[in-house]
Amino acid sequence: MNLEEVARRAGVSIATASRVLNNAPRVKDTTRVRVMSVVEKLKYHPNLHARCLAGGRSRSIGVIVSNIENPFFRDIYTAVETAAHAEEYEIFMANTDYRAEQVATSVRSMMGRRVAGLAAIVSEMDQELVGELNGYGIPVVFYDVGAPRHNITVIRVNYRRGIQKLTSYLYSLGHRRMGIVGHHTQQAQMNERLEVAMEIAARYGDLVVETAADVDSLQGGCRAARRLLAVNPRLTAMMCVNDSMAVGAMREIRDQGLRVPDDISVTGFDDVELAQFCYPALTSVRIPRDQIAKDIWGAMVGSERTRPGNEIMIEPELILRESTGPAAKS
Amino acid sequence: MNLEEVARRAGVSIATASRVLNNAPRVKDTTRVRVMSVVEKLKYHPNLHARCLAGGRSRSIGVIVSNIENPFFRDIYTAVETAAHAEEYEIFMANTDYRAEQVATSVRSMMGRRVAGLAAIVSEMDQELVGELNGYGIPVVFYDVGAPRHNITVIRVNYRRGIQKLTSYLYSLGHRRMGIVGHHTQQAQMNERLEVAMEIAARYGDLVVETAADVDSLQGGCRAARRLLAVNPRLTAMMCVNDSMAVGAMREIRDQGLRVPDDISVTGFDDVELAQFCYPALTSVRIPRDQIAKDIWGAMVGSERTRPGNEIMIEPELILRESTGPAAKS
DNA sequence: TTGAAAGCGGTACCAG
DNA sequence: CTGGTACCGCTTTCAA
Repeated sequence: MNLEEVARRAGVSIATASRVLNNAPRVKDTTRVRVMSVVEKLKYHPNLHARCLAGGRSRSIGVIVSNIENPFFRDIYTAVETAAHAEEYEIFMANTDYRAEQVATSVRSMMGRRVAGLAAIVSEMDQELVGELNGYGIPVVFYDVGAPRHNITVIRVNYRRGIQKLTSYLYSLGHRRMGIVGHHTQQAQMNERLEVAMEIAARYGDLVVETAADVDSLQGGCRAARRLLAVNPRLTAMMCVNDSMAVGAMREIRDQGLRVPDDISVTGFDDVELAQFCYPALTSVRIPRDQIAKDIWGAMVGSERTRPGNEIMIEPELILRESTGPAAKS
Repeated sequence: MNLEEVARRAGVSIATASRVLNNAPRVKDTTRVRVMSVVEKLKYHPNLHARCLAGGRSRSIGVIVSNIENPFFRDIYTAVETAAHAEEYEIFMANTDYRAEQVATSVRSMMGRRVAGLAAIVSEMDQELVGELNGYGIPVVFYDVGAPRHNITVIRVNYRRGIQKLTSYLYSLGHRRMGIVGHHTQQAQMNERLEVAMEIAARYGDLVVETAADVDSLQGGCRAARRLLAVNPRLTAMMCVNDSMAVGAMREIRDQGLRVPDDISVTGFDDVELAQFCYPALTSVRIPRDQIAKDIWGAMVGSERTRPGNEIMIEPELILRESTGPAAKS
């Protein structure tokens, strides 16, 4: 069913029917009513594809995330969604599951939909794709990858700094045998955060470090912790790449009859809502996701702070809670 | 940039260029190569709107959920997404935030996109909209609302049964003063689960029940529990509508210096991943989300079990963990 | 194998 | 105020 049929049944031209549907001015009220009644009777829904094609406009933006199950991405997504809806924008979401191949597919799909802006909040974005997005006429936001260009805004989080804070804090508490829990993406065996953590830990001469990576989930954190404890049962601290994995790690530690933080201190990263609600509450590093979302939306609509071409650096903040304490004597 | 330009630069007709893009047979290899090289050079992405319009097909389905932050909906969504991607379907997701008005908007948007199927996993679906979706030619799946029709499959969860099990279990443990934590939707002050729980509790003559509702989140569970304890500090059990709220409630209980389950038993609902990883691990009611997702996808592609017109009843299962125990003497 | 042309369902400009 | 109509970008016969 299409506009033509609506027009015919209402006894008007397609043009007039279209005007009514778009609330255009200069349409006689009686005509408007007549058309609308047909629309309702027929449960007519204008074909959005045709509309986009003809209108050329789009009023929609794309958001691509690595893992919508991870609260970090989820929070950013929902905040952007709220901002977009407030200004009558639609939002296309794509989930890549940490697969670079899926990123390419999603980007292509977004471009095909002619979105007015695109935010790629994914860690597995490859350089080639970044370059490809470079020349487009729409605002693009990258997260922690690529370099700002005239249409590209880059939001960068100072992980190094966050992990630095975490490490020196744990070190000052006397921890010298530390486990690091990362998660792997589909391609790499470990993600960037893990690598940064290893690098920083290496600077401390007397710090023994073990690492393990698993999938990004509570379950993954649990398994990684198990492996870590198998390799070195004398660890006194575990630094996890994010809060979910930390909560998973705490479960495993408890299941082995150890206590957090008495026997082992655990830290998360991101400071998602769960960090305050789990037990013990998690020491973490706050990444202001609402700020990131605000910046993403700002870049889409061209605000000052996020004017395309800018690079925005997000500074993390150490949040001390109950999951960390002095290293156990051994 | 469009197909015409690609065709021109490759020195072929639009038709041929289109054939190449669609991997149609009967195109000379050299031609194919020539066209593809132009495509790559120009970073050409076919306009999906035009493609849908012309092709008439769609190969996309819509999924509408109440709250993507709620792991219950999230798990169903991601499982459906995985199934859809496996068969090269795209998926449009819409999040309603429990607002009936947003449901209407989302449904309209999905119809406008001419999706090949629609799953509305929302509790706030109103009858009128259900009726509207009735006559469409596409498979539609509702969750816990409406009645099966020729194109409509209804997936129903036997909440009543789940809550029944929970209540009688707690009762058998000696609990006689129980708090019920629900969450409200934007319109109603409480959702269906809460009402069912109240109704069932009322059957037990000597069961004192208090209820509280807040937003659907960890924080909401925390606040609701606080209110409950203020109203009746002698509660020995709290039954929460879902696991997230239960985890929030446990935090509050702990913060008041009480222990779970020694002083107060807590139960969740849904049995999401977090239920096993929180501390203490949560007694809950398992709703097989993967089965629901499978049924949704089945309805989209017309499988046996979910043939449109069917009603599928999901039976919940009680999962006992550490958060419940005998009622404290008082 | 390839090209020409008729739509797909709207929008918007130009007359009337 | 309303109608006619030239596109929007692509798919898909039908011929060549």
